[in-house]
Amino acid sequence: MTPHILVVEDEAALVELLRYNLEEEGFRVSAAADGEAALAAVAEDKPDLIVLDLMLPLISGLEICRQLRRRPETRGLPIIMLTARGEESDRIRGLDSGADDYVTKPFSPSELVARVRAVLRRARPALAQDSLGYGELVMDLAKRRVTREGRAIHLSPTEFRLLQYFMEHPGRVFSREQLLDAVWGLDAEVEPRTVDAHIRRLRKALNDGGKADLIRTERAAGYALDSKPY
Amino acid sequence: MTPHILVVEDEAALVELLRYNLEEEGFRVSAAADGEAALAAVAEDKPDLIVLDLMLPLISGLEICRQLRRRPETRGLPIIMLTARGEESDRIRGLDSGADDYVTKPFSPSELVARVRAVLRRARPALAQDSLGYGELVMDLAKRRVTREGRAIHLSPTEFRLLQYFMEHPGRVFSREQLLDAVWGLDAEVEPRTVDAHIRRLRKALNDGGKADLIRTERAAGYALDSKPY
DNA sequence: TCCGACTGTCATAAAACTGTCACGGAACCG
DNA sequence: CGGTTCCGTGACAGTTTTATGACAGTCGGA
Repeated sequence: MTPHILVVEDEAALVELLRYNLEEEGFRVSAAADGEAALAAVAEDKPDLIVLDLMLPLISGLEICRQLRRRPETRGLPIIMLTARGEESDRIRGLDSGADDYVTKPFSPSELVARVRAVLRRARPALAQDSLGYGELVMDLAKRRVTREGRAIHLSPTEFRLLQYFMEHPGRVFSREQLLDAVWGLDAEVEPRTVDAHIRRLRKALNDGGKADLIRTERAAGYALDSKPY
Repeated sequence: MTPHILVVEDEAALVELLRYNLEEEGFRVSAAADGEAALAAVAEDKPDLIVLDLMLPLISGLEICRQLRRRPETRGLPIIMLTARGEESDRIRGLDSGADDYVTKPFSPSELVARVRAVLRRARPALAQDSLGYGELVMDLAKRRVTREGRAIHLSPTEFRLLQYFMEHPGRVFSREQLLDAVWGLDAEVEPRTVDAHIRRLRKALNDGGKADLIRTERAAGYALDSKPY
């Protein structure tokens, strides 16, 4: 899953600069022009990291930072603060209020990207290294590749998303309907039984070579990524 | 068993719109116009999901949400919050207070219906208790798995529900009829003695390997999850 | 346009699970 | 002690659910 970055900045030109550079680096980018919009955006689609300008209309960056830190579900959300040169005291307060890093304007795009990566790596290793693991299974999100015991496994797009969802919730049982919601989307009009077919293809791909089955079927309940059936 | 949706909304026109669309989709719909009526309705006939307007007379949606979350019997009740656009901070507070999803007015009926479906399907181990324990027995609802002394035990769907019921009321004795009502459902047409068969299978699965029996038979009364007397 | 990869559906086979029964043994009663 | 009542078992057939193989339609490149 590509990391999602929210840029909170009122200067449109800067937003576009950041968007361009971050997207170039494989991040998904959304933007908000002021504090209210930022909080709304966070509630709507929680990003993996926020780039936050200190000087903002309506609500200051500091205040947003504090509000995000207060709420349990956003407490761990990494924040990189943008400060103007000379706002040293502000900078300190920024770190004080819970930002993970700060960048002083003017900055080079590559510097920001590097810091974004660094902070992400620190905060969300799974996202930064773009990989998920379950036992001998490794999924590299960036390269979109899956290996088992080091051996590459080819998966179709749907199989990949399905496995990714399982790997994000290892061991948990999901009904066909839940999987349809999560993997196919809320508005998909597909027979629940179709999930069976993809489970079968996924199993076949994963277990190729007579390896142990990694997917547990729970009768009348659904499927789970699970090494030992019983 | 058609799911029962409670719509809490003071605007009559909107209530009718929702009622029409939800009933069209096969849901049973009841409505309450304010917070007090909502809480009364929940107490009277617990719905499977609540669509809750944030702005309500008397008691706000937020407050209702909190109150429902406080009570054990309604803690796991799914709630979809309706917020007006621009009530962004309220929206955030809504999620904060424990809503499962929110929809911003104006919304399309089909969007709401899709979200209702999705939320209903989504397991909610985060709020509902997701694991039960009795001695060395552990039941993980999300993973749908039972272990005894760490060793996984495979149970059929009925055995699982039966054990779950016992684990929710440890030590208590239930008659066959009570178990049929609770585990098979009120409208099940099954011989009471059938319970015996499942008790036997459950015992066999749990005690596999010569472990002590965890189910006590109370002659002429029923069964209980309990270590043997003496 | 042709081809290969990928999807969604079916029909059918294969498992897993259920509900009942009959029988035998255990518990309880006087 | 009998006589009853109640529970534990093993077997079994019917049902439900899942696995499988096949197939046609789509889509996006070569």
